Amino acid sequence: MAFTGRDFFDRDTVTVARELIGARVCLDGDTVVARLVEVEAYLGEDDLASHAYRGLTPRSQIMFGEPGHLYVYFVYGMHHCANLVTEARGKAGAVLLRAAAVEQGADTIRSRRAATGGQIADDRLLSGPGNFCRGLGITRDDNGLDVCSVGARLRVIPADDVPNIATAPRIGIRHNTEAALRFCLAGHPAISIPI
DNA sequence: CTTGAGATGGACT
DNA sequence: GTCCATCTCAAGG
Repeated sequence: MAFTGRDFFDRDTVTVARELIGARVCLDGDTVVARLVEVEAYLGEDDLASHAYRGLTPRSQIMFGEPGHLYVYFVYGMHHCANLVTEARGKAGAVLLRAAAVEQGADTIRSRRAATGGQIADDRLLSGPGNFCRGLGITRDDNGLDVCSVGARLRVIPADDVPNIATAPRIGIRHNTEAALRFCLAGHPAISIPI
């Protein structure tokens, strides 16, 4: 399917999540390019694990807002997590970006992760939602960023192939742990925790 | 290989 | 106060 800008995100959250596998995240021109290999869908109603489950709050309001914006939050006192808002205005939904495979800019990413010593394989530079944000320099300052606006520092380009997608329950949550809302590029080494 | 605990801050009850 | 969509490292099997 052709990329039609915001329309891509203005759809069912699970559909968007699946189609984001294999999509490319481009930063600062194409200085850094990474291919998404692991995402999770977070819904609104009936999804106890979603920040939107308890309704509209100062933090969750962005999940109810316009699709195609970044939702970045801070967890565990030290990590950021990045989501892409889905569904039309008024309906909550977002896709957590959990892991990506670096295609360009590995050195840039490595330098952002310099604080954490030790050699990390290129494969694992953006593995896990916290590492994904750290490696790409995404912080709460990016919360609300419109990835559909021309010239946004972060853009998303849909996959140019049809990847083999593996489905599994989500990770690191305490509620609604059964739902199969985690989607991965099957067998990819960048996946944070193997299925 | 697996398990557990610490770091650390903000949202929410 | 309590909970948390995490990561890393160290200890144990």
